[in-house]
Amino acid sequence: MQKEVTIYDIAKQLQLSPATVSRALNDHPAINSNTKTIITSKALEMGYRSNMFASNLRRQRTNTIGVIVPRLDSAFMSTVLAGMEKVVNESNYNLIISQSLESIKKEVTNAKTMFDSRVDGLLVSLSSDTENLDHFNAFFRKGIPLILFDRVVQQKNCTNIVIDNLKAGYDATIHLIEQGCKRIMHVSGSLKRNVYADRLKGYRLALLEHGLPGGDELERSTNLTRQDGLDIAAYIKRMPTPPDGLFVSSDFCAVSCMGALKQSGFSIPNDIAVVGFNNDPVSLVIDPTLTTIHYPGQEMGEIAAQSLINHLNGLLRLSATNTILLNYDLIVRGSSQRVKLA
Amino acid sequence: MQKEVTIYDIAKQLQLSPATVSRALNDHPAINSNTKTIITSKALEMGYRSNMFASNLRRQRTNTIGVIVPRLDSAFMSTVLAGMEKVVNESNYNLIISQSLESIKKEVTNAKTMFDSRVDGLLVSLSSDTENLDHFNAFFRKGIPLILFDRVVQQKNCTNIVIDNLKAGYDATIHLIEQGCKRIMHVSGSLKRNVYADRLKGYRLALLEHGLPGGDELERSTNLTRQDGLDIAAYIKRMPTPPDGLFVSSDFCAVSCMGALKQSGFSIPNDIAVVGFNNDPVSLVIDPTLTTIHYPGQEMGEIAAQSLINHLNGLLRLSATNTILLNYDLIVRGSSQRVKLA
DNA sequence: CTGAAAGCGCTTACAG
DNA sequence: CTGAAAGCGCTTACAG
Repeated sequence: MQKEVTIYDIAKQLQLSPATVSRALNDHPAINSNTKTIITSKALEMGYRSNMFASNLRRQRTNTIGVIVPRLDSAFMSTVLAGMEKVVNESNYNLIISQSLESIKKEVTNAKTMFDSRVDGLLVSLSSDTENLDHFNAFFRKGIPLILFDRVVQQKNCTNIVIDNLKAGYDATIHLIEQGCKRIMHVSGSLKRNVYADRLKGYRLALLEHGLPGGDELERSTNLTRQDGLDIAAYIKRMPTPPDGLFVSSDFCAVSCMGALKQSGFSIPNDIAVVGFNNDPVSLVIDPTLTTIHYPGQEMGEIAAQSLINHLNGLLRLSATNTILLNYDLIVRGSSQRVKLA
Repeated sequence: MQKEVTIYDIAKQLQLSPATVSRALNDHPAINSNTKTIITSKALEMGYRSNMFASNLRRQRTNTIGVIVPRLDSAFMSTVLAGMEKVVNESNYNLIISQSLESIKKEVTNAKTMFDSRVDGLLVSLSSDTENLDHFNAFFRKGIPLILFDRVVQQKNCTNIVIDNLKAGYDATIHLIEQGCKRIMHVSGSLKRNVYADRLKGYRLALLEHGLPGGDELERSTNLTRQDGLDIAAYIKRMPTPPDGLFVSSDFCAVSCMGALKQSGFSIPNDIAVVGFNNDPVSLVIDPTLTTIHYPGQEMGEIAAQSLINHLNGLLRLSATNTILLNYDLIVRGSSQRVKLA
């Protein structure tokens, strides 16, 4: 365990003061550029690495950003985190990542851990259980910025980064209507979460505009698990008049439901046309491939992290009512395509 | 932005020295237990939280553990990380997580970032590209412990936590043989990685023991992507004598391959029986459901983190040749079950 | 453009 | 069982 090189060691070797070395290493404008060159090359030669802890202690900030997500095991979240890592590394920040596993209890614990780690800022996507942001009050009180992404809640002090889920739900439903569906069912997740509540609203709006039937019988709120997909298929089978269109707020659940529907003798897309959400790789594995809504995870991660860092560096004032909307695409595949192209 | 409470503030209020407060808060044995009670309750009352940076600076350790994984977007990795988080939180450590996205280049960058963050120890599962552990030399030189899990490489200084992949590959193949398969194909991943190389060896051993045909035509090394699954299906279709059994080292790839095989008219399991690996949720979504090898991610994560922390706390000497083997299970499902139960 | 000095908030060897 | 004092490695207001 060799001894660490400090700025004092560099200073001694170069007959300079530690203050000058510190400034040079931080690219302070007042330092002679020649001196800078000498110092940085000496630092490199001696294998110097800055002691973050001393620096953080002195500066009273940590250069660390906390991330809390519901789960890590989706392709979407993985690309979001890749985007965040990219930005954060370039900006000399660090990332602490934790998952709430869709439980408010774990989210509260995670928030506490993040607080005790004194993160400079927080990037959060809410668990399906979460009712409010009370567990982040300690952050608000200290003025630590919080950015919500994807699963958000409107609140002053919080920037939100989302897609227009209402419009996306509307578009998905309109697509089914265009394929000739007259009786469209929607399977959503926890309606506490904007992503599911808004998609449901979009679905309702589209039905309303086209005078199509809706209501309780055609709206199911679930946890979007595999089992929920099977249950929905069983439910559909029992219906006196089954739907001819199905919009599910998650690809994984949609795929499991499709499997069960096929086994029950439904033909897809002709008996029931199906649209999912998220463009998960699983959407390409099923036969027919699943129509879905795609939105850019990498970009969402980059924008969230960059906004937070800009705010921390004073380059951007996160205003109270700031919402950043990203684009999405409807990707039409076999599960919904009845109208053949010319 | 209210001022932070320090041990000096507590000391002043209680007419004690900061040294005593520090010791009490760290549960030092020399401190009167009555004094401890007074101090801890005062600390709580005043909203004290320890300043990690001052403490780390003084102690010369960070209480931070780094994790580098190939990808975050698998159910398996998500549970591994949940296990690590659990142990780490209980032990008052912090976790820094990063993904290499299967690229040695990114893995090198991640290692450097971890080194500069002065992690006390490292938990790593290697990217498919990685040739050796040279990029961890800085850690070895400083005596920073490194534990490899799942995707490992034999090297002194490194504890490995794995399942017996050779035996698992053997078991998977034997299962196919027991179902009557006479011509079994194996699709593996990068043979630089133990997990894939060992499963291949197990497959070969099983064939050898039963005098079944093997060789180049029946062994494919791929990246185990969806596209690879489709390519394998196309390859099988073109074979003069297609296999009647298929063992794929990844559920996701197996499922995509099954889909394409079914479309080409193969009946599963009767024409081709299929076994995957990892017990990914996707294995339950396909029809028929996929036979697979399950192994415990949560436990692997917990053991990896606990071993590292025990080592750091001097409770366990990680010996040079330490390998910890976990159990696994063969889960038989429809994709391979030809022999009906009585 | 460079330096001397104080201080960030802890921990711990030494002393009593 | 408790305290005084030094020091971990930086940064920065102040001075020149």
